[in-house]
Amino acid sequence: MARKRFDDSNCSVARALNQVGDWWSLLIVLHAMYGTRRFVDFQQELGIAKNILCDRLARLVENGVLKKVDVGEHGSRFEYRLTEKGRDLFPVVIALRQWGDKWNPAPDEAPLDLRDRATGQPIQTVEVQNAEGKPITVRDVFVSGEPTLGSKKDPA
Amino acid sequence: MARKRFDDSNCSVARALNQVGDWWSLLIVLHAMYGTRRFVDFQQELGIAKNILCDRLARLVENGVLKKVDVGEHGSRFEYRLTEKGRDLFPVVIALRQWGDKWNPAPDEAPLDLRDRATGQPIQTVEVQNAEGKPITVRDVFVSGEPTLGSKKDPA
DNA sequence: TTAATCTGGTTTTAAGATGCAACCCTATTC
DNA sequence: GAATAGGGTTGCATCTTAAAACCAGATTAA
Repeated sequence: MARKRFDDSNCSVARALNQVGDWWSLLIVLHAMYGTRRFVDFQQELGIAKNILCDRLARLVENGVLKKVDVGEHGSRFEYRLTEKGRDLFPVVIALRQWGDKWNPAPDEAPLDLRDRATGQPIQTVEVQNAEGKPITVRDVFVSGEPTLGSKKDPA
Repeated sequence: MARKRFDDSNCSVARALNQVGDWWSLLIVLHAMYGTRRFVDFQQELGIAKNILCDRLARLVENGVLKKVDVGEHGSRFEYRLTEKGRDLFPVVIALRQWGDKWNPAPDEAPLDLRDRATGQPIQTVEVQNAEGKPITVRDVFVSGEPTLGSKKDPA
């Protein structure tokens, strides 16, 4: 049988994964954030098959994560650019990168040193904060109106 | 051919996606954060096929995201609990949830109201911050030693 | 104590997804 | 006018997935 879809799931995480939760989509978004815009560049940087890239780009455009811009001075040259919705995936990508850097570091390579252009300083680790700006974990969170997260007995 | 794997990619995002980047793994982690621990509970909550769940749980255990704990008073009852590595995916999951809530809201359902246990207040939106704690976007970030992110010409 | 049930898991089967290579069409370059 | 680059589509072999059947060890029910 086919892969399941979650368009209509009542879980927003499932719906999000439906749009960017496959192997390639998030990597395409990542490279788009790096400035990649052209079909061939995505193809070469990612080492992805052309038909798959075609399909993923089309799906990302369809979902409003990318927009296809005709930059053909004469009609057949395109760029794929992030929309605001796509750019809004920034915290997701950064959080994932930091998690990867922390838990699966490259054996002989330093992690990317991302810095803020205004200050020249490295960016902070992405964290979940409470209303006062204090970092919190899974165990500190509950769903309003439901039992505490992760605490059927005792978290994890 | 099979799906590509990125174990050895020099990109930590790719390596991260290799571990939790398929359709089910992050949902399993999410439900684990909700407190789910047992095979049958995962299966019922997610509506996932048993063989796939088996495979995903095994892979998550193998990758150190979950640990399999034998709680069988007599030997054949297990729980799958988040490790610290797994719990550390919290910002990723929350960022993804917030993105989904913002851009793909459920038509007739309010998004989950997650709150901090200490203050009772809703948690903040996950964002990327610079060293001073100010929120920044893709366009504000550059890779130390490389051209500015997203600015081969002008971002997105 | 024997039967029914729960749990966690493997096997089988088919429908889908993926990767690769080959081919196409429209510019542009030489 | 031929070669090349960009952006796709098509076919095919291979791998993954979903669903359901099947299994074996514990536990509970009768």
